[in-house]
Amino acid sequence: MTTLKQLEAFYWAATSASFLIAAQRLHVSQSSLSKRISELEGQFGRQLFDRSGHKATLTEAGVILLPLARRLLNTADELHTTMADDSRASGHCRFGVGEHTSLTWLPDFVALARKTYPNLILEPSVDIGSALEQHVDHGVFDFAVIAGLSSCSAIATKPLADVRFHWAGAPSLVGKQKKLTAAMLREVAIITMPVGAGATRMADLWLTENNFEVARRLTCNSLAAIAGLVIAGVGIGLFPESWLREGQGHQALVRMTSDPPLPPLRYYLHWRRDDTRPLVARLRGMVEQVADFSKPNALWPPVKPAVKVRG
Amino acid sequence: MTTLKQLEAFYWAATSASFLIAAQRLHVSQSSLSKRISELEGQFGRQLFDRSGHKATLTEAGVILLPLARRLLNTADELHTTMADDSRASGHCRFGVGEHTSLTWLPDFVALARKTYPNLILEPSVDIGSALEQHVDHGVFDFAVIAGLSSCSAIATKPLADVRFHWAGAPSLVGKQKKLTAAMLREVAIITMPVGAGATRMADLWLTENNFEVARRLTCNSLAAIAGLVIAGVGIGLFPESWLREGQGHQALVRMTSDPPLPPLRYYLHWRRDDTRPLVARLRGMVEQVADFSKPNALWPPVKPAVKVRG
DNA sequence: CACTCTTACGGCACCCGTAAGAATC
DNA sequence: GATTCTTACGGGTGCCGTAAGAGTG
Repeated sequence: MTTLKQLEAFYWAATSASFLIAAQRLHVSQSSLSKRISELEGQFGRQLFDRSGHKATLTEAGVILLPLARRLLNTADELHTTMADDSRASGHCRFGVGEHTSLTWLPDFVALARKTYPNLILEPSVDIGSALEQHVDHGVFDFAVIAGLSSCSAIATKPLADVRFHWAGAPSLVGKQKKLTAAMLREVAIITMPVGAGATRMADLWLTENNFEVARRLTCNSLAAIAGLVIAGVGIGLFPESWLREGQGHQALVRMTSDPPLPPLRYYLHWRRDDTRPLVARLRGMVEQVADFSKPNALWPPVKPAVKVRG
Repeated sequence: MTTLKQLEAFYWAATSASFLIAAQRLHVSQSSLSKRISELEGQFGRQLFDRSGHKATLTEAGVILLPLARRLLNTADELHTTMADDSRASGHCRFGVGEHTSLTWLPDFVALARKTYPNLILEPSVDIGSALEQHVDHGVFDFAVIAGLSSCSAIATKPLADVRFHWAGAPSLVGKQKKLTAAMLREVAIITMPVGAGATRMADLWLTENNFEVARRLTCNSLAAIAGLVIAGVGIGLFPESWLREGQGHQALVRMTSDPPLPPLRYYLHWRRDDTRPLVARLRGMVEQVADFSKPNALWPPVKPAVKVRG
C-alpha cells in the first residue's frame, strides 16, 4: 500500500537540491528516504528518478507523479488543518534569521513557539540573507526572515517591517557634526556584514547611487564584532537603528547622519510556496506577530553607568 | 503521523453497518481497525465515534472528518489510477451474483479476472437480489449483479442486459398449446425463487397487474432444484430463456407462452458510489465485458441422448 | 576525491491478530 | 445472551539508521 510518507519523500526529493537535503527536511536518514522512493517505484512498476547521472533527475513518470503527489499532500494538509489539535504537536522546525533578528525578537518568537507547542523542537540558524534564501529554496529551512525580496518564484514572501540603518563610529572618528561626508569615506574604512547580507546590499547601492568613493571596505559576519571594531576606531560601521537609539546603546558608538539618508531596509518572511504544512504556517503567523525589529537588542543593553559618580 | 490506512479505516467504519463489516471489507481484524481509529482520535485530540450506545455513531468531529477523509481517499485513488501498474495487484474482491449469473457467465468472469490479475483472490457469493443489495450497501461486497434497480441512493448502478424469463412445466402439465392460462394458474402451483429475487418480483408484478389468481406458491432458493420440482410435475416454474432454448435444455422442461408475455428483466451492476478503488473499477468493467446472460448454463448442458438408438 | 545515491544489515518499534473483557440492548 | 467495541499481549515484520559500496564528474 502506498503511504503518505513515501509520497512525501518523493515530493521533497524531487523538489529539493538532493536526496540528502530532502531527508534532512523530513528528519529521516538519507538511506531511509531513498528506500521510500524505491518502494514507490516498486509499486508503480516504473522508475521515478533517473539515477544514471551524478544526481537523480525525474523521469517522465516522476514528472507525472509530482503534481499528483503535491495534490495528495495538499489534501492531507487541509485535513490536518481542520482536524488536528496541534497544541501538542511534536516535530522539528528549522528556520533562518539574520543577525539583527537574532538579537532582537528571536527570543520572543522562541518563547512564544515553545509555549504554544511545547513538544516542538526549534532549530534556528543565523546567517546572512543570501545563504538563508538558498537554504529556504533547497528545503533546508522551513522559513527564513530576510532583508529584501527573493528572486526565486518558488519562494513566497510577506513583508514584516521596515528597519532603518545608520552609520556609526567611535567618538574620535565621528567629529562634532556627526555627519558622514564624502571626504570621510575617502579616508576612513567602512565595516559591514558580508556582501550577501541585505543591509550590505542596501549600503552598497546607496554608495553607488551617490557616487561615493570608499577608501577601504571591511566585512565581518558578526554585528557585535563589527561594533567592537568600530569602537576600537578601525572604521565606520553600519548598524540597525535600535543599536544606536538615544539613551541606549554603547556610549562609544555614535550615530551619524548622512546625505542622502540611508533608505529603510524592508524585512520579509520567506518560505517555499509549496510548503503547506499547517503547523509551519502557524509558526509563520507567529513570526508576524512578534517580529519587532526595534526592540533593544539582547547583547547591547541600555548602558546606564553601573556607578554614577557625581561631582 | 496520520496514515491513509487510518483514514481508510475511519471512512469505512463510518459508512459501514459496523466496525466488523468495515474490517472485513478492508481485510483486517476488527481489533486492528478499532485501533487505527483510536490512533486517529489520539492525533486529533477528539473522539470521532460516540461509543456510549450499542453501536458506535459518528460524533460532530467525525461528521466533519468524513468528507475530508473521502476527499483524501479519492485523491489517493486518482493517483493510483494514473500511476499504478496493477497487473500484479494482489488483494481480495468480494462480489455477489444471482443464481442465473452464477450458472452462465460467472466462470467467464472469474477466468478473465484470474488471467488479468493472477494474484487477486476472488470471493463470489450467490444469493438473491435483495440480500446482495444489502451486502453491497453494508460494504460486504465490492459489487453485485442484481436484477432491478436499487432503492438506495448511495449505490450506483449500470445496466448490463435484459433477460427474458418464461414459465415452463413438465410435458404432462403443459398441454398441447403450451400456454399458461388463468385457469391453469388457479389449479397448478407455481414455483419461483424467494420473494427477494428479481425474477420473482417481476413475476409477482405480472401476476398482480393481470389480476391472475394463483392456486399455490412454492419458493426455493435453487433454480436447479426448482427445475427438478417442475420436472417432477409439482408445478410450473419460472426460468431464464437460456434454460429453455430450443434444441437445448432438458426435454422434460417445456417452455410456455403467456398472455401478456412476461416483461424482460433488466440486470444491473451495483456498487457503492463511494468505492473508488481503481482495481475494483476495472473489475466492474470486466463484468460489463463478459456479462452474457444468454449463454447456455453450466448445469444444464444441451441434452443429446448419450446413446442414440436407431430403428 | 568529493558528492550522490544504493545496498547490506542489525535492532527496534510498530502493527497485527488472538483472545478475553466491558458494555449495551 | 448476543452483538459491538475495547484492551491486553505475544509475535512477526517492516522500517529506521549506520556504514560500506558503486558510480559520477
